[in-house]
Order: sequence, then C-alpha cells, then structure tokens
Amino acid sequence: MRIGELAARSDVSVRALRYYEEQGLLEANRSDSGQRHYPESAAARVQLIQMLYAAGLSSRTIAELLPCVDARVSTPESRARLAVERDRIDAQIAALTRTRDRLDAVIAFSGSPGSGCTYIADRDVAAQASHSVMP
Amino acid sequence: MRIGELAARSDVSVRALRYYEEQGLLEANRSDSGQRHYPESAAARVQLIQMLYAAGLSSRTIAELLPCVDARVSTPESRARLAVERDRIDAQIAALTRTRDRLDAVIAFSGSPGSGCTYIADRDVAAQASHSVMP
DNA sequence: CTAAAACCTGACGTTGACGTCAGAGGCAAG
DNA sequence: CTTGCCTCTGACGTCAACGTCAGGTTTTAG
Repeated sequence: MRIGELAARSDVSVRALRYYEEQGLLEANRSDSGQRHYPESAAARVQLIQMLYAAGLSSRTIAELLPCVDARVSTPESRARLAVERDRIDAQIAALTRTRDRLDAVIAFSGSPGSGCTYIADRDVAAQASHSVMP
Repeated sequence: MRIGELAARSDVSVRALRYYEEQGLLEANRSDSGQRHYPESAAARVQLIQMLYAAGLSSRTIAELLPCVDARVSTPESRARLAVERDRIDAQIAALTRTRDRLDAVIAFSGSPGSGCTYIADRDVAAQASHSVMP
C-alpha cells in the first residue's frame, strides 16, 4: 500500500510516516518512480511506534528498541534495555496513579455536602486571573 | 523563603519557578526591592504543579485546575473539569499498562529458553530485518 | 567595606515531533 | 491528452517548557 493509505489506516499523518522513516523507525520499499510502498505489517508497526511515543519515549530510544521487538534480536544488553524502559513506564504509571488519586480526592471533597462552597463568594481574583491569562 | 531556596527544596530550576509565575500558576510576595518571597506552602504547590505537568497537562490547563484544587472553589463546571482530566489520566494509565505488558511479553519471549536466540550469532541481523512484526 | 553570591528583567536559543508550503513529477480515468 | 489527486524532496514554521546569556541591583559573608 502507498503512504496515503497507511496514514489513513494508522490514523497518523503522511508527514509523520515520512518522519518515522527519517528517524529509522519505519522502512519502505520504493517503486521505480520513488514512491514508498508498505506491506500490510507496516500498520502494526506504526501502531507500536505510536504506543511507544505515547509512553514518552523519544525517536532515538524507539529506534534502539524496535530491532529487539521486531527482529527478536536478543542479547543481555537488549533485554536490559527493554527492561529499563519497562521500568520507566512502571514508574510513570505509579506517578500517574498518584496524580489521579489526588484529583479524585479533590473531586470528592469539593463535591461532598458541607464543603460549603458551591459558589465563588470571596474573591473575584480566581475568575479574573483565569481570563486574563488568555491573550 | 526566596526563589533559590524554593527551587532547591522543590528540585526545580529558578527559571522554571519564574515561568510558573508568568503562567499564573504560582504567585509570590515581593519585597521592597522586588525580590520574590514564598510561604512554606509554596513547596507543596510546586510539587502539585510538577505532578500535573508530568501527567501531560499544559500550563493553561493547570492554570484552570489549580484554583479548584487549592482554593476549593467548587462549581458543577469546575468539578466536571477536574473529572475530565482525571479520566484523561485514567486513559493514559490504561494505555501505558498495555505498552508495558507488550514490552513484558517481548522480554519474556526473548529471554525464554528455546527462543533460539539467547545471544547474537550473526552480526548482520539488522540488515535482513525487513518483515515480521509482532502478532 | 567589599567581594561573592543571589536576585531582577528582558530577550534570544533549544529540542522534538511534527505542520505547512513550494515546486516538480507520477498515475488512473474520461 | 488532460484533469485531478497522490506523491516526492527540501526547507522553513510552530509550540511548550524551559535554558542561557546580558547587564544591572540586592543581600550576605568575611
């Protein structure tokens, strides 16, 4: 399939796919005229790339991990590399969980009866500030 | 306390604190000479800001949420706003969990006996890696 | 009192993952 | 053939959260 179709299937932009290639994350077969041509499997690959980007990994890190995932290259070093990133993601999940619980606590408190503050009475500072931040 | 001490306590840069003020996230009392002075509570505030940044929220979004969290301002709208961000974080946790499990699977597979690839036998594996993505 | 350290306000620089535009070529349909 | 969409390669633009530098004032240590 050509780049436009892969973009549509993967729900990423054509520009992003070319960028992935530039970063060494995604390769393409070229037709005689130079157009990129991808196998079906490319869609899964792009999805994986997106997952890793969403986990906060950089292009460079992804480029280092992908050969391990996809060609099953396994050395002690590559497994360690994968584990490092796995642990980073674990830590990130833990931090996000704390943040979510913090927000939950605030929501529960502010929504509880007797919190005594369903309306802004004291200060117009808050409302004023949140509007004045916008240009 | 002055900005340098707050920075040290919160483990963020002085520049970052000034940026937070610029974005309306953190206010400071000024001395006659114009130097910023913060109360003890500022450290907790900065930590909260960091948590929210780490959760992927923008300055603008944080500026909208902070009055709710910290002044206990509660309207149906503000609670809804908090809930929206909480749900976003939940979704992010779910996505990260899937990514982590995916990496775990790769690690388990590449490390398992009989994977037939405990160490690299051929240095040129990368060159022939053109197909076969994960199941 | 003096020198170092900390602080101030601009203002320009950085980085990553793209967006966007320009100009040129390619491909199936009518 | 030619119309219209798709694709190509540069190359500059963007945006957020700061980093960094310049040039000047303030606070603190000795």
